Amino acid sequence: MTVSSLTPPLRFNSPETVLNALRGHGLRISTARRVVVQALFAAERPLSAEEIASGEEGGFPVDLASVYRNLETLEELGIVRHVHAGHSAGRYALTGDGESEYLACERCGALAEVDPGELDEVRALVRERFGYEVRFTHFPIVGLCDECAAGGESQ
Amino acid sequence: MTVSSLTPPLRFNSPETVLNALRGHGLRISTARRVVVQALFAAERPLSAEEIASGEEGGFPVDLASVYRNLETLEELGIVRHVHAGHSAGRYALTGDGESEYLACERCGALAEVDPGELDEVRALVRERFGYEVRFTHFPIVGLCDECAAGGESQ
DNA sequence: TTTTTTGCAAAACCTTTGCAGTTGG
DNA sequence: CCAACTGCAAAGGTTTTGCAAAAAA
Repeated sequence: MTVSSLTPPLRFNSPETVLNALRGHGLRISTARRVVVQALFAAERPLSAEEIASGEEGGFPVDLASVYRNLETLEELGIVRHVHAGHSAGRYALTGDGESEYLACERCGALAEVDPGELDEVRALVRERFGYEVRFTHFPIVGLCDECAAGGESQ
Repeated sequence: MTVSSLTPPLRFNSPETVLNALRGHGLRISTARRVVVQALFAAERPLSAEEIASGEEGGFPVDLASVYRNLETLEELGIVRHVHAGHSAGRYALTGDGESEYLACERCGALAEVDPGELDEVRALVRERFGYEVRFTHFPIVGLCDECAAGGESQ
């Protein structure tokens, strides 16, 4: 039994580990880059580019275009991914250990992270019946959360 | 047994039936309106507003804003609805008998209409497990169709 | 110093809105 | 005739792109 078989595939567990990975790819560590990475670590939920750019999540304001460019770079490296929940803007999160799947509420915007495997039956059923291969990582299941389905406030 | 119990709830089976319904609501029958309705009947698939406006589906070119306004009106009357399939523009279709649910291919844009009830198990599973109430009418299940999953052409 | 990255501005998409002129009833 | 509807133009929201100035290495 080797040491490497005991150490899990080194994931990123801090902004520094991500920044080091970026350095390893010959990329430079700018302040905008730092703000994006720190915001993603600070928030425990997927953030919109606008939320990151505003600086409200840890950092300070950064140009929106730079945020999008950095998110794109991070996605190409597999460090970040994004989800489209209903009509709202895309939301970005660290990939972490495997890609989470989501359920989104079309009414209140809630985004529920699903435990791994919890949608396997759905996936299998859709595959068998329609031949479609589905992962609710990029386009989540959209519907009404329990509260909104129970007839939340207005409308 | 009354006559009304034998006649199914009169659905719209031709452009004229829709136009008559519009008249019944005090709305006027303009040429743009006619083009939109005819296009939806002519195409047996959901159309984007752009496709309708271009006139490529039966009619002749109509202003895009008018198309959106007409689609909105028709949706308010329950005659039309629209689906968001992945990154592409919304696609509009006649409601027909009940609202169809869809599966969309994130890669090739295919939109598969699902037979009624075929997603009931999925719906029940999602309800039990997460409390979410889901209908894949407005936001379909998005994934890869069999062809694209099998490793279609590029990418 | 050199290549990357930023900020700002403009543009690309899709959709909505304002408005004056046209048209259906 | 008059309210409804259209076309055009502009704007709104999200994301992308061009470019010259700034900054990382």
